[in-house]
Amino acid sequence: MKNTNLSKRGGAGRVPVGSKEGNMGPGFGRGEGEGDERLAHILTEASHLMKTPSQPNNDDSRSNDDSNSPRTQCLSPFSNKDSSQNRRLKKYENDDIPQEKVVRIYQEELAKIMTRRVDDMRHNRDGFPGGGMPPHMERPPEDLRMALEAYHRELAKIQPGGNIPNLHNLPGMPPFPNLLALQQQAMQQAQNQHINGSGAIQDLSLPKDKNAKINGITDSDKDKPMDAEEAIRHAGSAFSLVRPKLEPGQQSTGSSASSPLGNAILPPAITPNEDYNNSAAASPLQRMASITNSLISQPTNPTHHTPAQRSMKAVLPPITQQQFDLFNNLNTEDIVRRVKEALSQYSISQRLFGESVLGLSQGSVSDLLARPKPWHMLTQKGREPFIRMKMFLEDDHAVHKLVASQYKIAPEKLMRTGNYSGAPPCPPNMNKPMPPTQKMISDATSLLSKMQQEQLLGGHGHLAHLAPPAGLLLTPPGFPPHHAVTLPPLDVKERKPPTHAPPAMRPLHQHISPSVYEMAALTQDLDTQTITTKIKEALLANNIGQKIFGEAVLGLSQGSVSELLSKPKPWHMLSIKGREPFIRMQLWLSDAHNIDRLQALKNERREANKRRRSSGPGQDNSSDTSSNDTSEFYHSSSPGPTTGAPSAKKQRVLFSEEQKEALRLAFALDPYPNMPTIEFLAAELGLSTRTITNWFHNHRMRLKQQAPHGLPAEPPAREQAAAPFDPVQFRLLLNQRLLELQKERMGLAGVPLPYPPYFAANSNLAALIGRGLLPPDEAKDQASGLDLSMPLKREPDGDDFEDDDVESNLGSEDSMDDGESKTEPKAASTPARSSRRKPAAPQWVNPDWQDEKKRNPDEVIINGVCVMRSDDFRREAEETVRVEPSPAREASPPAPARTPLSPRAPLTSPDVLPDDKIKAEADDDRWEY
DNA sequence: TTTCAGTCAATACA
DNA sequence: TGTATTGACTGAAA
Repeated sequence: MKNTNLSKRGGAGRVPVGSKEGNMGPGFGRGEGEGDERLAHILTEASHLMKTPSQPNNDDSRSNDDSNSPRTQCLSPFSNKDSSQNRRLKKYENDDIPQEKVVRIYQEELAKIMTRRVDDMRHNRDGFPGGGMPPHMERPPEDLRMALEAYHRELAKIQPGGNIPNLHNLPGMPPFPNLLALQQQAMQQAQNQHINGSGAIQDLSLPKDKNAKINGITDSDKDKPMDAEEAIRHAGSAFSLVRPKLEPGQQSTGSSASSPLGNAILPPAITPNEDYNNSAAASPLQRMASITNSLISQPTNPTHHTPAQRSMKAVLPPITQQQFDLFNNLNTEDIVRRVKEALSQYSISQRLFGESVLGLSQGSVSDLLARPKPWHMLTQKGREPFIRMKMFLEDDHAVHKLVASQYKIAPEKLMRTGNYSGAPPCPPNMNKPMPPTQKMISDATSLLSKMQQEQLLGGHGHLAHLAPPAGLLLTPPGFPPHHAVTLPPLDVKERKPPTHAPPAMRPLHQHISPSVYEMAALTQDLDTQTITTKIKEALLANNIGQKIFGEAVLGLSQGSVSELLSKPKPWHMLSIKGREPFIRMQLWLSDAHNIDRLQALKNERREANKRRRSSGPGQDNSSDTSSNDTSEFYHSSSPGPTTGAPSAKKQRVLFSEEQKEALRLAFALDPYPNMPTIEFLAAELGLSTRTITNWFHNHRMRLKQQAPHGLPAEPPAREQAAAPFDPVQFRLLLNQRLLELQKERMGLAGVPLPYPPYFAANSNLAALIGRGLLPPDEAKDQASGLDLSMPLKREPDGDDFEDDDVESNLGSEDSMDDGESKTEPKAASTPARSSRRKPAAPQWVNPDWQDEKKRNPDEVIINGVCVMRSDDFRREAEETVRVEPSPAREASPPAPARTPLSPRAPLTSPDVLPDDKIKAEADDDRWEY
């Protein structure tokens, strides 16, 4: 117990493979380990033998894989075993099962846990010498302990006399002389590993040691076992007290009344409508099964740090003096570079890395990685993270563990070379610090085929039928063979909680196979354009809507599907998450029955709708969990003060044309407005600052998005020196623009302005605009190629006519999707600008520009934006430039002080513009870039 | 704290 | 009814 040798373990980080004792808790030394393995073997064999015909292992059509050796009960974390097992065990909810049979089942399940535990421990010892358990292979110690206790108590309740039975004394059980000892050990191990609280955050860099334990246990940690025991004492069934993983916002000891989960454990892989509802009311046996499943299967509550978990940030053991001595001079820059490479290569988040490896927050990691101090400038404390990084880099498996952790990939999947049997993996020795990418990529191929085996059976819930048949491996035309894959079920695992719903209530489509993450992470390139084209063709040809496709195949809403299909980003620009839908699309394309399945689903829905309709109005279909309508799911689960009544539809602000113009103009003046500017605009336009912020953000993002395929578009760069947003100028220009619009609408495009822009600027702008006078098409025509030559705030300084990015940014997100967008980053502006903006580096050139037909000679490229300049406007601009701002201020004080109620009406006029829904709304901002 | 990436879902439109 | 647009929102990153 006491000999958790600091020195040995301290070195473990540097000696990746080796000292077995180093990671084993007391009693898990080598000698005993062998015995334990033997014991485990006996246990599993016994468990296998105990499967009497009455046990329904084999009577579930979907549980064929159960018939493998008990060892295979060490399930792939991504298999759907949870579900099938639950289904299997649910059959025991009948009370007429003989008690001894029940006892046997308990024993069997207990044995499974123990077996798993032994496997895990061995795995840990062999494959994760760095000290941590593989992130997903480890069960939170309390869970394990509580489960063991729960088993015992359930058994005790069943057994007359209430004693915890000695398993080997039970009828039908082979003698297991070491079982209890093993349990004891496991519990001990659990206690020893208590350091990490929930276990969600692993110390991947350093072995745990005694100090760690001492340092790591928080008060709440210490309380947990007591809480559990206390709870067990007061509860009818211990199983009801095994707490589920905490969800955000849940208190560990708080009442779970607010949680739909209640006290029942919910194996995370269980889909809500299938098993979730049963959990709370489940019999002890069912709950036991749940516990077992959740314990022996991959922990699916991945290392996604809930707030609760975050609060229990890993407390890493301090760096030992030996380690300091060992690393007495590190090249921090090099370390940082390598770490950044690794994180980037495997898309490991800084947060995960920081919390798991460094014991630091994401922000600190970012800081460290961005600005590493040289070694000699660091204090001892400051050197610690670098030492940890160094050890991380030297641990052959650390990256795998983190990747696995982040993307819920079983480490063995990333490390294995195939032939995955569900047995604890023996990771191959991998060379040098970073596992070679090639290796990862090649594994991706085997993953794909593996996925078929592991997941094809697994469709849960109503989407199950979407899983393609096992073994299907089709290569869609145009795709390399290694892309030939099949569609995994959508709901195998829980995905990151989306925004609105607690995880337990998540719509099915929010459950995602981690293998999709794997594939997204490991696939080097994918032609998103081709994929979307094929998808569009397929959908069109078969009259399948984006909605049903999105919900059933991608787990996305119709709108998202539309965007994806119409504006697919190139693969290299996508994050792992963003790649996921494309992986799914490709998988879907590879499914020979893809269309059939969707058609079937479509018909199903149609029937359901028909039934619903015929069952009469007033029906509360939100309770219809069989509904395939995702939105119902969301609405029924959205938190907040929803009072049972269908929550009021979220109202969206609809910008008037004037508001849009104003925003675009403001964007042109400053795509990254500061708070005062935002407030000014908010006041000016009668919108909330939040709305303004959102608009700017959306606008930037959509500008970026609309770049031609394959070319990295850049949102308007933050120039280094743009002048601060000038409200007066803004009004001036806006007025000019609005007048122009009005002229156009009245068909007076050529007519000179009746009064100088400045004068107009002081008028009620909203009133100046003729509303609804312009037919949509005309609006569009006129909107394109608009010359918004703006007065220059500063004199053009040399060739820096594009001093202001006013024009350059006047385009909108709508302006490029006609395929003729012309964007080009302007070369870095003159250096002496405000420090607020980054220089805009040239990014790419629209090839269309070679085409003279498309290039108006009057178009000027300014800061990546192409605008037309007419001589008229040049004159106007010049004139405008001469307008002194001061009168404007007097006549119309800068807006921050003004509210929408001020005499000058804000440009909010949707009510005055009833027909602002004219097409122009959507199209008029297709200006030339 | 701000920005980005991804997404939802209300709304418009064909 | 299906698709496109776009305001709003969230979590992660900087």
